[in-house]
Amino acid sequence: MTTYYNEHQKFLVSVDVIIFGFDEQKLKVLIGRRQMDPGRGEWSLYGGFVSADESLNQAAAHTLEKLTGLKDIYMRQVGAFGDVDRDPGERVISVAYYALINVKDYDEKKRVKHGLEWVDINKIPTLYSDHNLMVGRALTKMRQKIKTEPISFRLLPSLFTLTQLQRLYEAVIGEQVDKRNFRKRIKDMDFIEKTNLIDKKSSKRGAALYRFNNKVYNEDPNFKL
Amino acid sequence: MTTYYNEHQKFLVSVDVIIFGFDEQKLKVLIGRRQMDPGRGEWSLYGGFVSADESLNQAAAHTLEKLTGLKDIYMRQVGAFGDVDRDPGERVISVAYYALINVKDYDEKKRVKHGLEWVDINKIPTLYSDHNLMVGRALTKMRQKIKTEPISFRLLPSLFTLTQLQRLYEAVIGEQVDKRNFRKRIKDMDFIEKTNLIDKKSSKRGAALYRFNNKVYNEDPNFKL
DNA sequence: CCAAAAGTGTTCCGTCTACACCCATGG
DNA sequence: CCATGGGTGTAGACGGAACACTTTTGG
Repeated sequence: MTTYYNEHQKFLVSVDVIIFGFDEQKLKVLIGRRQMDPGRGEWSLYGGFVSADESLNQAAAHTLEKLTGLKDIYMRQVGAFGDVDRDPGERVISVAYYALINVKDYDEKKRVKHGLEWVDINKIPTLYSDHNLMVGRALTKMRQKIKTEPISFRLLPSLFTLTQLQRLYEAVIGEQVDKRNFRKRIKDMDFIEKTNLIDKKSSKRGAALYRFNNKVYNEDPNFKL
Repeated sequence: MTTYYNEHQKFLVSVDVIIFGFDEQKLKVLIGRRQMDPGRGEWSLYGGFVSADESLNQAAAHTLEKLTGLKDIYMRQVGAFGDVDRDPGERVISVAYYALINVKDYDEKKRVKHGLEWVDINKIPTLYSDHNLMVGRALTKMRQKIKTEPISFRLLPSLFTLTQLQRLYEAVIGEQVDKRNFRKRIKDMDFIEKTNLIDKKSSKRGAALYRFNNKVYNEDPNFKL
């Protein structure tokens, strides 16, 4: 292969993933103690270096898979972070991605093995490098998306109650919403289907379980919360 | 300096800038014929490699300044583009930025010297590498921003008529809006100030010139179009 | 029988939209 | 005197927000 751009500087490039999960009425992020120098022991996002044979998206997907064992995780780029001194070790340009997973799909053994914790989005400690900034940007992006695209379902089990959906939405946007108005909006979306199944765990009376029907959604992709 | 991350691959990193301008009722982008191999002669965005002593933002700002001679250009990151084969020459990871300038501030000599042309956003030819994708993403981002933040003024002279402002807005969102409704919304924003000056170029009667007052805006930053 | 969550409609108010005519002036 | 763009108000439709009570059942 010919090299055209010889004279220019090359950089380490990493991806850092902000993994969101929803649990016990709270929106959480997976973070862990950094296991290498520099910054060993500090709270940090999970990340990895990009290798020559993978695109940035692939690198992020691989990182997510390595961490969770899950494939086809919903994932979006947050942006590139490139301050000269952002990494105390050496110059590294990092591309952040956020991902949404259902906490129950995530094997606890894997979580512990990687030394990760689910931390409430409102109680995030100081993180390594510029990771707090990354989390903030990711949240902003996700908040926008969740109002116009059906990504909530990525954070919930495939069967869920309307109360669960509402609690999730409230946790993401950070404010409470009116139950009747919320359910009215849901009723207008045909791709959120009521099943015959009843969830008896959450209440004595039991709550109807709903399902997101992606096929119906694709016929008329209109989502608005 | 200690090196911590020895074993990993390094990459060329570039920035590519999507420079928007508004002229003759049209939203335009600055593109030029690529002046190096590979892809010499193809239409392309302007870009440059990132060097060791500058952040990504600085690299983008430098690229913009080199090109236009202007400082303090409004500029936002679009995102990182990192497909393995995106550049036909060698692997390059590129971070795209969009920028807004007032066409009249831009020295024509500089434009010609760099071989650049203002091209209507609706008539963009096939560009080098993934640059069409970058432009599309930049437009989407800019369209969102222009509805909630006072960035329109970056594309206009410091004194402008309401018709100019409306034409700009229409060009960006790609549809026509009602004159009276538009002006009603503008009236509600105190930071868009009417001056005593009259523009006589655009019509026989003359049109009042307005100005964006940033100080007033900062006291109550509410913008909604 | 009672605590706890599920489920359900209506009214009001503010916002958005549609719409048409007169004004001032240069040529 | 007329062509051209500048400037202005109102009424009706629509969508979002506020709001309270009944149902079911496990313990």
